[in-house]
Amino acid sequence: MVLGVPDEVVRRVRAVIARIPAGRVVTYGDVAGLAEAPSAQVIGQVLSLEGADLPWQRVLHANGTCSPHLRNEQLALLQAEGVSSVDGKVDLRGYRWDAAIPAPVDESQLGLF
DNA sequence: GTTTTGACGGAGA
DNA sequence: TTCTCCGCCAAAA
Repeated sequence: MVLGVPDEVVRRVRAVIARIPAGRVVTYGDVAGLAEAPSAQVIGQVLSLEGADLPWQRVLHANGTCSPHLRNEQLALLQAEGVSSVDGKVDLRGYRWDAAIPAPVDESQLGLF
């Protein structure tokens, strides 16, 4: 294994990320929780080493921002998917994806809270 | 075996 | 609300 986490966990992480629908985003912490990873940092390592073939652009920080070196690509790809980003920050309130929701949710429901 | 670094998160100022 | 500092897990030097 390339990482310190079991292959199964890495596989699960990849599966979770691959499952993120276009136009939605998740945080590293969310992926870590869904994939049962030890921490959110390992997600970054997984993406760095074996995330080339994954929609890594849909994974961002808990505060809605992204890392400096990826900022350009991230924003460009997300914008192409319909995710509005303001000043390098994505509105998690409206674009955060829940694994329990298989189908897209009406945007009108997102603003209820 | 210890220190540094990284695609992070959360609390505090 | 934004910026900073500390804690976290694992890899590389």
